[in-house]
Amino acid sequence: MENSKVRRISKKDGIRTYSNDKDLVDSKRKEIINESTKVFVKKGYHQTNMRELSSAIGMSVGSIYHYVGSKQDILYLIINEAVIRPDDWISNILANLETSTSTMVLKEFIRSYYTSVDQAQNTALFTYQETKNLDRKSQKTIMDAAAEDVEACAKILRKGVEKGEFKIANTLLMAHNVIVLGHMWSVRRWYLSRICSLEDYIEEQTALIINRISTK
Amino acid sequence: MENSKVRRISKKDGIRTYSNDKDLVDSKRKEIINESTKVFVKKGYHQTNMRELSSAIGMSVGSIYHYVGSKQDILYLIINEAVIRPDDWISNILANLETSTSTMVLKEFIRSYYTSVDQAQNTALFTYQETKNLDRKSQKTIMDAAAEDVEACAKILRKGVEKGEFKIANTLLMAHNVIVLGHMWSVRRWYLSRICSLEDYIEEQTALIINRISTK
Amino acid sequence: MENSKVRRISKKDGIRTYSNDKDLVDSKRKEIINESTKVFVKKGYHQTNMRELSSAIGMSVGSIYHYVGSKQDILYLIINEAVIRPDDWISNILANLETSTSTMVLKEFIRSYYTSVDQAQNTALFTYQETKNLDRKSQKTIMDAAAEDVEACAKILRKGVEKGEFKIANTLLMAHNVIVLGHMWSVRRWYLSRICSLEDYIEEQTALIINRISTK
Amino acid sequence: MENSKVRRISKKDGIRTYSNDKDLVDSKRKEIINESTKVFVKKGYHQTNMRELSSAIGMSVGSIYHYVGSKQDILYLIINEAVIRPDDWISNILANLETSTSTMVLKEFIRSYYTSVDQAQNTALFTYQETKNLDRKSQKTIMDAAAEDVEACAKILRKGVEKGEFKIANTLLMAHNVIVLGHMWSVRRWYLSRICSLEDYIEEQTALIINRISTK
DNA sequence: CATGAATGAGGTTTCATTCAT
DNA sequence: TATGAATGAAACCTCATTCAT
Repeated sequence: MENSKVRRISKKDGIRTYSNDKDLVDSKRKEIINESTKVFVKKGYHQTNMRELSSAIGMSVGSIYHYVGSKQDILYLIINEAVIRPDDWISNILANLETSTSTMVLKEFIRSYYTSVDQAQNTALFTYQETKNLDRKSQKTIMDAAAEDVEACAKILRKGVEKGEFKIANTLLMAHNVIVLGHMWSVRRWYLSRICSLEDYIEEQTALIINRISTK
Repeated sequence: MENSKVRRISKKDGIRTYSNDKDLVDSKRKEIINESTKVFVKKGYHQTNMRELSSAIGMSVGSIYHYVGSKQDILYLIINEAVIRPDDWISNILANLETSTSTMVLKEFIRSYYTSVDQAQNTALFTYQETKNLDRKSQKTIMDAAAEDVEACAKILRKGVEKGEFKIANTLLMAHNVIVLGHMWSVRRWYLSRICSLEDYIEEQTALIINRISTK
Repeated sequence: MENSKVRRISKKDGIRTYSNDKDLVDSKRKEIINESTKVFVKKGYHQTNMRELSSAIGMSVGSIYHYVGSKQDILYLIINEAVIRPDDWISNILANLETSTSTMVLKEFIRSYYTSVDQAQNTALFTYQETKNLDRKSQKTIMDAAAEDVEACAKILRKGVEKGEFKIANTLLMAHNVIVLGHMWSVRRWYLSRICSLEDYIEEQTALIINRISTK
Repeated sequence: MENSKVRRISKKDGIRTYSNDKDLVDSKRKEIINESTKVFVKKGYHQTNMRELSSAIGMSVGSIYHYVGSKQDILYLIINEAVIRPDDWISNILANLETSTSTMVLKEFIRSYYTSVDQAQNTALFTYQETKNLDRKSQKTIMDAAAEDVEACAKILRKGVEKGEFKIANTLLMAHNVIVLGHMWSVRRWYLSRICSLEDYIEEQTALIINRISTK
């Protein structure tokens, strides 16, 4: 049932395209993802049809399908972008582990993570909501990527424990806490933004965590 | 819309029914909701069509529509049940506020809430995922009900502050923390159940919160 | 595909019934037809479902099907009743043809026919609208019955021509005129009742016809 | 209802379309209406489903819905076309009122009207049968349009009365007669075409009316 | 005989995707 | 490369009819 036409498989992410021009595909996809994110986040994936998407993007339906294999592919690209950190993000933070205290690194991690959640404009909530609309394989990819955040945080915590700065009964659980409380800023933004600023939020949650694990 | 036909509005929840026999409607709806919850949670709301639902419930499509006005109504009933606490739940817990320490009451609240999340078999996650598929009015109803949990917790926290047992910079934020960390057990069950038991989870999260707010 | 169950064919009109008690069937059918007529005329045949019909009649859906073979049968019974004149109606009028002037008989015919249209509460319009929902055979039956009215009128006209009272280019056409102008009272009642009374209407239309055909 | 999607309202008739190309919409609609009229008139509105319609039109079901908002819209377009006269039709006829005798104008009106009924191939009957399947608002629109024909005729009659050419007890009633006898050609075509030609029909009915109202 | 809950085929409508232009 | 009209499968929902009680 595979399409025997001109379609090619772009190696990078396994998403089908008509075009072979890598740069063109990338730039067009950026347009598609940017606008689709807004519409999908606002209306929901299933509530948005290709026609709406097309007019929001300012690109014909046919054109969209030149740069993307399916509607689901767009969803995948959006969620993937929301979940993937820059390649150097974690290593940069972990790099400090040797020179700085774990407490400082953790604080930096939280600030950095929560700020990125804030800037990603509700895609954290969106990811919770729409990942299920992906096929199994993509779901796995996304969940693995998301798990990396927990693992990164866990690394920091473990180092702190090693160095005696932290005392933690269940390190992984605590890492999940850090991450989930970050997502909470996106998921409950409607309520939380009435209660406190992002700055307050970061400070409070940092204190919550540090207070629990610090040996000082 | 034009023709109103013979459908009636059952006062309790505003969901249309063909039958007028309250008890029958209630019992059939229970069947519908029970089985639908399983299927929806597993496959997702949009990924499940009425035929699948019908065979999962063991009831013909037509029969389902005798007890429920639309597919969306089923979703509403499921989410509503997941979000609504028993009428006396909060008042029972708050009742202890006069006779017991706030710390004890909070511990009891957390245990009770997290346990119910655990027993609700992933409907907490489901609620995050599918509430957007309800109409505006129903979304509001659900969000209001969900907000009550936060408010209940906040009451406990405030009392503790009053009594000098707690010191909290932002009471509402802390209440959100308590609730969200409860949902986390449902949302991340796949990971967390590998890390710790519900019992451990409750203890750890209780300690996280208490440790931060206790004046002792 | 014929039903091999207990169902019988009631000889009178070929409509299936569960019951064999002729009198019971007749009296129940009268109830059914009376109430159904009101609902169908008001809402239309397709816009009315069996549930509505059942509650309007005050008889359970199951019971209705004991006395009538299908929803379409009800429609047939209604239209048939609207179209069929009493067995003696025509013969009574025609009987006068020997003793009275054709003009008098025609006047009597018009008065009688138009009055019955008026009393039949819009079933003339209803017949125009819903006969198409009957099966071919029933449609034929109804149209034949309706044609009898024209034929009856034509008889009167022909007699008048014979006797030299009338001079008519096309007798059948004139008979159609008489009948259709009768139906017009039902079809356009909404407008006409604002313009004149039934009495006025009968007089005007009688004058229209007589004036054209009278040799005097 | 909830989500408005991308559908637009074409100003002309308030019927929803997916396409914005006015000319395309118009030409496609013409196809749709032409073929649908034939099928609907033959089988009836409710007896025809969209699949049958689609194959009769020679257009996929999906395509039909690009140019029309619903099945009912098609019905509306058909009936509307059957009921609406060209903008200049009435004024052209009435224009002669000053220069010509009312008798001549009335004759011209009848000929013109009856001929158009004849050419409209049974849509007059169809209108009687299916208008009830429209929503209330559309029904009103249609009935108002239909009333204009009566009014146009009444204008002619009134002028004739003014000028002393006609003597009429109830002008509006007589106008209704003219119109309804026109429809009769469509409604009873099956019988009438066996009795006389359209030409004969027009002459006979014209004589019927004129004979009654002329003062000569 | 009376009931009304149950059935499932069939209705209308939507929408992701294709492909001729 | 860009377009958007065309497609038709599949969705939700209704309703005439049956049959166990």
